[in-house]
Amino acid sequence: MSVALQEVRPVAKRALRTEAPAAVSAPDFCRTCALSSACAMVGYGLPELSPLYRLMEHLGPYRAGDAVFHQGDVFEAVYAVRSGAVKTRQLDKDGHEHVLGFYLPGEVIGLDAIYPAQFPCDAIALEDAQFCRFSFPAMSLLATRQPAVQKHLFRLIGQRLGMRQLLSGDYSADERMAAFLVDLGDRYAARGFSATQFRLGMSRGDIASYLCLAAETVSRTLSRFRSQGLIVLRGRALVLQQPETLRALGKNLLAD
Amino acid sequence: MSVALQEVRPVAKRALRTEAPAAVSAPDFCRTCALSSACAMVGYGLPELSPLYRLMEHLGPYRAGDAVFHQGDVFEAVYAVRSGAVKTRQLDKDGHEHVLGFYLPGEVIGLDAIYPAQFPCDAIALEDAQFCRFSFPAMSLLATRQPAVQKHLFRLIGQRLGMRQLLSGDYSADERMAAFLVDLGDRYAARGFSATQFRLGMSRGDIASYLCLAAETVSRTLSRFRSQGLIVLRGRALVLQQPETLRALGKNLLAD
DNA sequence: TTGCGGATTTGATGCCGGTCAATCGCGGGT
DNA sequence: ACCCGCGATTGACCGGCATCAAATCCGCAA
Repeated sequence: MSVALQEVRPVAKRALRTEAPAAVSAPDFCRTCALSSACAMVGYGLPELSPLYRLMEHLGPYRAGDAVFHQGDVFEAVYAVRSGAVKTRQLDKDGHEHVLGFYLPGEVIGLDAIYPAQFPCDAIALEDAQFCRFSFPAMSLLATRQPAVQKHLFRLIGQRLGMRQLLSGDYSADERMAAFLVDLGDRYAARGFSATQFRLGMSRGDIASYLCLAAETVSRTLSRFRSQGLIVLRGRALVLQQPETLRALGKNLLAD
Repeated sequence: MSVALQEVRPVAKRALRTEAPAAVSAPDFCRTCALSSACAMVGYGLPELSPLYRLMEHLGPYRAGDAVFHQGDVFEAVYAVRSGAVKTRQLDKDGHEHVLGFYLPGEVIGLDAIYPAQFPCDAIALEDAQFCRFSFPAMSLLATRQPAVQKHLFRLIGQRLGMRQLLSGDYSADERMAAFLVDLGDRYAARGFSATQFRLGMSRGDIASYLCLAAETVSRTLSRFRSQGLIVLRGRALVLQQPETLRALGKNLLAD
C-alpha cells in the first residue's frame, strides 16, 4: 500500500542549497513548495538582493516528537516542511492540548506568529522531518523589494485565515471528518501525491483535537465511513473509496 | 445609561478628508483607528507618495441592514469602520448564516479576502454606519515603500488569525459567552470607550451564530450571568459588573 | 395611545457526542 | 517468537446544548 508521507524523503535529500544556486536543477521538492517563489528570488543573481542570500537555511533531521519551535518562542522565522509531517498545538491555561493544524511537505509553518511576534503554539514532528527555515525579517525586507513576494506572503497568511474560519463553525462529526479527509487528499494532490491513498501521520487523538471531537468519536466515525464503503482503513493507511461522497458530506467546510 | 456605539457619530462627522490634509488637526476618530499609521503616510508631504493620495476615500452613511460588500465580490479594498457597527457573515452551501465577526469603530474589515482575492463574506451594517475605504493595491504599493505599513498590515492580519484559532476550540457556552463580552469590552477600551458599559449592537441570534450556539442558549446564559450578578442587562444595554470573574471564565479563549 | 411583528425569554424534551471502561490489535524491543 | 505497552476500537451511559413550542417583551408606526 502506498505510503505517501515517506516517499518524500529521498527527494528532499537533494534539495536546494542557498550556497549552491543551482537554478534550473532545483529538485522536485522545491517546485511544489509554497515558498518556492521567495526561494527563487534568492540566488538568481540579483545584485541588490545579496544581503538576503542567507534568507534560508536547512534544519533537521528531527525525530518524531521533536519540537521545531515552542509556544512563546520569539518569532524570527517561518519554516517550510521539506520532508515528514508536523502538527502545531497549543496548550491552554488548564494544560489541555489543542491541535491547530497538520503540515505536509511543501507547506509553511509559523505564519500565525506574525502577531504578537511570538509563536502561539508548539510545532511537533509527527515523524522524522526536515525543514527550510526562512528568516522573517529578511523575508519582510525581500517583500518590500519584490512585490511578488509580498503578495505571496499575504496570500499564504490569508489562506490560513480562511481555513480557520471554516473550522470555527458548528458542524457535525461526520462533516468535520469527511472534510478533513478530503482536505488532506487535496493537499497531497497539490504537492504531487495521490489524493485518495495516503497514510495518516497523526494519531486519532491528534485528529480529534484538531476537529474538536473526542478520540472515540473519531474512531467511531471512521468505522462507520468504512462500513458504508466510503473509505478503506487499516491502521493509519487510508484509501478514499468515494471521495466525491465525502466531499459532498464536508462541502460546507471545504473551500470552493 | 451610556450608549457607546452611538457616541461615535458626532465625532466621525469631522473626520479627515483626503482632499484636506489637515495633519495636526486629525480628529479623535483617526487617532484610534487601526489604519491610522497607513493613513498618516498619506498627505504628509512625502513627494514619492503622491500617486497614493487617493488611497483612501469615505463611504456612507449606510443604513442598518445595508451591505458594504458581498460574498464573492472581487477584493479591491479594505474598510475601516468610522462609525456604527458591522457584522461579517457567510452563507454556507445550504443557505445557513454563520456570523464571522463584529467590528467596532476604528477596526478594519476585509483582510480575510486577501486570499483568494474575493470576499468570503457579506459585511452588513448593524446600525447606521460610515467607513473609510482603502484601495488594497495602493496600500500594498505603499507597503513596499514604507516597511512600517507592511509590518502593520501583517500585524492586523495576524491578529485576526489568532482570534480565529481561539474560537475554533471546543469550549462551553459559558466560556464562549464570557470571553465574548470581555473581548467586546477590551475592544471598546482600546478605542477609548468604557470597557464595562456598552450596547450590544447585534441580535441574540447574531451572537449565537458567532459563538456557534443556539439563540436560546445565548439568552439563557446571559440570564444566568445576570442572576449571578456578573452583568446587568436590559435589552441590549449591558454593564459588566464583575469583569474579572468573566475574564477568568473565558480565560482560555482570550489572548494574554 | 394602541396594535402589530419580530426579538427575546422561558420551559419541555431529545439527541449528538463526551466520558468512563473494557477489550483488542499492532509495533517495537528483547 | 514473545511480551509489553500504548493506541485504537467498541460498548454503556450521561450531560450539555439544540430543537420545538409558547409566552412575553419591545420598538416602531399609525
